[in-house]
Amino acid sequence: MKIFYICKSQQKNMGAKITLKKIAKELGVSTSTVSKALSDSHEISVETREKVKAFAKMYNYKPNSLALRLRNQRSMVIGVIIPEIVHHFFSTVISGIEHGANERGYNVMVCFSDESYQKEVLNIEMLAGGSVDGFLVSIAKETQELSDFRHFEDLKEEVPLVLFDRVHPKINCDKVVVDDFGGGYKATEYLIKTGCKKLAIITTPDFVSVGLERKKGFLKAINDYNIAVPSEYIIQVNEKNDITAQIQKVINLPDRPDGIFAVNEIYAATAMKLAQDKGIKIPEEMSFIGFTDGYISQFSNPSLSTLAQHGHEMGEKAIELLINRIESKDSDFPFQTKVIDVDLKIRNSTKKTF
Amino acid sequence: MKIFYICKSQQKNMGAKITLKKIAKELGVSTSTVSKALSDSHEISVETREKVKAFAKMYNYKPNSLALRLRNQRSMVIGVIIPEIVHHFFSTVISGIEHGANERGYNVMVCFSDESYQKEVLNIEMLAGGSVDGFLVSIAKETQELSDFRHFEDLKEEVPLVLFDRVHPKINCDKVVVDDFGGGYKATEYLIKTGCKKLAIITTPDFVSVGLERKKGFLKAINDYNIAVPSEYIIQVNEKNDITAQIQKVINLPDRPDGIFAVNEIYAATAMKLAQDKGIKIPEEMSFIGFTDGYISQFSNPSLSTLAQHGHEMGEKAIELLINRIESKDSDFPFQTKVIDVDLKIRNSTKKTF
DNA sequence: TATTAACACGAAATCGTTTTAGTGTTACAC
DNA sequence: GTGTAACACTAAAACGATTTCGTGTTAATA
Repeated sequence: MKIFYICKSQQKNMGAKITLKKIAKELGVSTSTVSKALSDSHEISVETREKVKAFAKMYNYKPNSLALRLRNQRSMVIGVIIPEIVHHFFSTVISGIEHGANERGYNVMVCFSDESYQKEVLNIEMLAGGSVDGFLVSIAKETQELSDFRHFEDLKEEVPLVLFDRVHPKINCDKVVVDDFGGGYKATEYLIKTGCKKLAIITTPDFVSVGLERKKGFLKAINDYNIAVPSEYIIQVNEKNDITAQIQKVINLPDRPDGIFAVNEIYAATAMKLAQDKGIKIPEEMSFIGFTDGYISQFSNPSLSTLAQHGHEMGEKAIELLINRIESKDSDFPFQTKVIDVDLKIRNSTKKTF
Repeated sequence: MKIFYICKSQQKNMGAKITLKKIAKELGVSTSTVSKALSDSHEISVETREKVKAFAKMYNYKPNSLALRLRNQRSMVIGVIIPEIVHHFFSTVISGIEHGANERGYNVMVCFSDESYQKEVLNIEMLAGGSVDGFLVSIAKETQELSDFRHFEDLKEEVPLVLFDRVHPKINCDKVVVDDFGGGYKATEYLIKTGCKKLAIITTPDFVSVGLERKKGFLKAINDYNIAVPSEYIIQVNEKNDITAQIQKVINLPDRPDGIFAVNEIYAATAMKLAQDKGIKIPEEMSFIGFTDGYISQFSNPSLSTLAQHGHEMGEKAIELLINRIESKDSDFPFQTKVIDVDLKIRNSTKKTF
């Protein structure tokens, strides 16, 4: 018997993958017997069970997951669509998603919309045909600009959807967002309390949900502390054009600000470099606070004060909501929106004393 | 007829997904007819074809991709395993892979080994059971340290494998690597030519393939130009301990180097900050060159000279090799190793004049 | 000796497709 | 009137698993 196995096993590289059917044939039993034996069913005699298991192990049998999924009507795969991957924050979110998914036995399939509406729709269509049990999406900028969310509506009828970071009130589903408003407020308040009088903001156009919220937080603080902000202190960067040129304007202003809140790392670091190039002393003459605690903030010089976003936590929260939704029998419990706190991380681009 | 459709279509949210079988039942034809009608087979009358297609569209029918894959014995999915995602270089590679894959109709499934041997094996097992048509892997550090590659050997019998960036000569398969040796040489040569006399290197332990190659390049240049490098100028960072403390040693040396080549951005930026803290003038008193042209290099101050790695290109090359391997009938054409060039990008952490 | 329970296994349905090999009807030519 | 070609469609197998429902054999019990 042993020899027989070894003999056969030498052929394993030749043919295609080993299946239940092939094992059954070789052993002269039915596929049902093999299946049951492998799952240690008491329906099958111990003798047969051992024989089958030994054989399966020898051939390195692994059940075909496609067949399994088809039968179980479950793919155990989560589709994730993010705007871009070369981005510290999204990387951390993905890492959280992957971690949480694996913990509950799911796999993750990542696609990128490249901020394009077209690619977002395409990706969803590609993954929707039974490939995934649920979607985790952060909306592309173009989609936000177009404000066309039909693809999400269609999707929701088939499979659960959780939106994270870039969300929209029109879409009714579970959501996980960063406390963008609170972050904007905290940053601005800190600048004010450390003595900045002339506050500027470098943000995105209003259709970018997170940019808008951060700006609102800024504006609220400005208002609460009775500070006037001239319109030229509010820069809304259009990424289709030269970013540096747009940011430079506020730095070059004759009556320039002494505190700048930027809604992301890149804007903050770019602005700070521009200021340094003009010989402006940081933080004494100009303070900076960014958003996202990535490598740019850590390694810029001076290191950037910023709002840490806890992307990993956001990913874990999002996948938790999604899997709960997938696995719940009565799927009509109300949708919820989780807000992830942000931490103000003070480094050297801001003053320390109040 | 029209009314009938509308009537039914209102129920579509209720039941599960629409399938060929259901369409067939509703229309009173066989599933084969529906299948053929949808693929515009001339076996089916124009009348029936139109009817089926209209119905399918109304119900927003999408073929179940699991069933398709099972039948076609192809998943059209590529499994990618990288050591970590929160990493600029790997992000760019992923983006290249995704781009190339989509172009040829494949999807990408990304998993992370977190530099752990265990997780690498687990991920491969998870994806190997028919889920993916091929693997793209960058080896985890722990796996390199353990030098245990049986999981890859087993894998290769079932499905093609392409290794990228972190490779190993023991594994016989297609590979794509960066010209790490050449990069190390170029960097060192540049430092020498701009007047540095005392050259140090901050690198990884030798089991990290890319670190070793970069060090070899450094050593070759040192040798070619007849420069002596004392052993305390060669720092091999053990990431299990405090990185900063290890790097600090070479900066604090009484007879300190005037040119430092670091094998990644983080080491370079960390070293540079440490030097700045000591009041050392950069690049006049100490020059720095890193590896990987990420955000850290761009936004550090002074901005870091570095070797740009072209991760996107590497990803595209890797996926191309893999898909060619998957789609070729005679799969025994010889394995190849592609080397991606690196570009020395001079910024402000090095001297300009020769 | 007849009945029944336990045991060990197999047949067939199922998941959603595609594809090959029929099948029945009509129409036309001889 | 018969043979056959075209037409329009269906049945069934296949992909690889699981699971429900049988079924045949043996052994124990009445």
